[in-house]
Amino acid sequence: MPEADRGRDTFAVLPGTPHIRPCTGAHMAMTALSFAAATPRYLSDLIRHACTEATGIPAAHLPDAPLRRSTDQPGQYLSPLTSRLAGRLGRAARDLAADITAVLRNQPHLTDAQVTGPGFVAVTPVPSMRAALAQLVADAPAAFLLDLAVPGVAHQPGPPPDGWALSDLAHARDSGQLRDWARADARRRIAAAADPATAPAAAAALTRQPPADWRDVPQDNTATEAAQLLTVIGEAAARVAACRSAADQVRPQETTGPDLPARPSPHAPGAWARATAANPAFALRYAHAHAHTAVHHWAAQLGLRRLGTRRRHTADEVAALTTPAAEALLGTLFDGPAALRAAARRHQPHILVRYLESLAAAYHEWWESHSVLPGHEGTADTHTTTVAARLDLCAAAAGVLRAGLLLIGVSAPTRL
RNA sequence: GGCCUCAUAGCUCAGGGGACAGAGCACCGCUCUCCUAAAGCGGGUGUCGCAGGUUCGAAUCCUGCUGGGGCCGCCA
Repeated sequence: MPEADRGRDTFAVLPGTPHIRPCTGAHMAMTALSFAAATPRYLSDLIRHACTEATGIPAAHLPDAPLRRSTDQPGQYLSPLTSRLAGRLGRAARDLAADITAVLRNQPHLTDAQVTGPGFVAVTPVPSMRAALAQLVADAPAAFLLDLAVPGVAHQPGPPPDGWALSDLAHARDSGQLRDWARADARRRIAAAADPATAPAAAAALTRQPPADWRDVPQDNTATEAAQLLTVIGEAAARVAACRSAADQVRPQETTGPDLPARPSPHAPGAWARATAANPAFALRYAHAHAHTAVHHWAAQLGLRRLGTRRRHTADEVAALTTPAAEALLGTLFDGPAALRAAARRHQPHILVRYLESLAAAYHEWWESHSVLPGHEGTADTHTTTVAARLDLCAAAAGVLRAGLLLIGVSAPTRL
C-alpha cells in the first residue's frame, strides 16, 4: 500500500544522495567468505547493492522487488527492480538494467547477469550456490521459510506469538463453523509468521513443536456435525479442505478439484476421507513423512547420514543437486518465503496450501527421477559419495513441508 | 433496500502486479483395424462477464454495471 509514497520519497531523496558502496555489509562479506546459498534474500540483496552502486540510491530507498524464477531457464532468477525504479528516475528500464548487470558481472557468485524481457535483471547464481540452498534450508527450515534475518533465533526459548493456539474443531457447531475456525487458525499463524516482529517467536514455536502421529480423529463425541466430519476425514483433512479454497463463502456445489468438495460433510466427504494421493491432506503429510523417513531411517540403516552443517558440497554433490528434477525442487523451495508472504498479505491460506502441494509434487518427481539412496541397482561410487547431498535436499523438503503444515494447523507425522 | 461473495477453455478448477493465461477430463485429428473400443501420438478450442481507472505493465488492485449465491433489514 505505501508503494506510491515510497516512490515519492525515493525521488525526493535522489539529489545529493551519498554514494553507498555495495557489498560492504557485514552479512554480505561473511557469506562471501564462508558459505553462500542462493536464497531469495541473498540474491535480492546482491541486486539491490549493485543497483545502489549503479545509481547512488541507498538500498533502503529502493522499491520492493521480489525475485521470480525464470520459466525458461532453471537456475535463473528475475528481478523487476529496474522496471519499478526506472519510471521514478525517468530512465528506460533496459538501460538501467544494463548498468546494473554490468556491476553484477563482477560478482564471483554469479555465472551470468543479463537484461531480459521488459527490462528485468536476470541473474544465474553459480551451481554450488544453488546447491547450497538445500543445505541451508535443511539446517533451518523454519528460519528460511519465515525469512528470518538471523536464523539462530528460531531456536531461542520463549512463548509463541499471540493467536498461535488452535481452535478445538470438535466443538464447532457445524461444518461451516469448523471451516471458519480452521481458516482463522491458519490466518493467525500465517500472519504471525510473516510479520517480522513476531516471526522469530513463530519460527521458534514451529521448531519446538513435538512430533505427531497420524491419528487425528476425536475419540468420543459424535454428537455434532463437526465432530462427525472429524471422525470421517480426520482433523488434518478437515483443516486442509477448509484452507484450500480461496473464497471465504462456499458456492453450493463448489469443489477444489476432482471429488474434493470445498466444504466436505460427514455424508459427502469425497476424496478427503481417503488415504491416497487424491486427498491433498494425505499427499502433503505423506510427502513429509517420506522425506523425513528417508533421512532418519532408510539412510541410517545403510550407515549414511547428512554431513556437517554449512559444509561446502563437492563437485559431484553439486552436480547431483543440479539435475533437472533436483533443480526444479530447489526452485520450488526458493519460492517458499514469497508464497508465505503472499498468503499473509492477501489473508488467503490457500496460497500456502497450494505452494506446499507444488513442493510435495516436486519432491516426488525428484525422488522418482533417479535412485536417491543406493538401492539394489545403482551402487556406483559416484552415487554413494553424493548421498549426503541428496539427503540435504530430502531434509530441506521435509523441513519446509513440516513448517508449512504446522502454519495451517496440520500436524506432520514422521513415520510412514 | 444495505452488506458480503463469486464470474478464467465445453465441464471441474489452478493462476503470488511481470515474459506468450495453464492442468485434468471432455473434444478434434492421426496411427492401428472387418467395424468399434482400448492404447499411443499430436492439437488449447479463451473478447479472463462488461466498461472505466491506477501502473512502465492488470486475469490479478480500485470504481461502476450485469449476472449467480449468501447474510441482514423492510413490507406482511
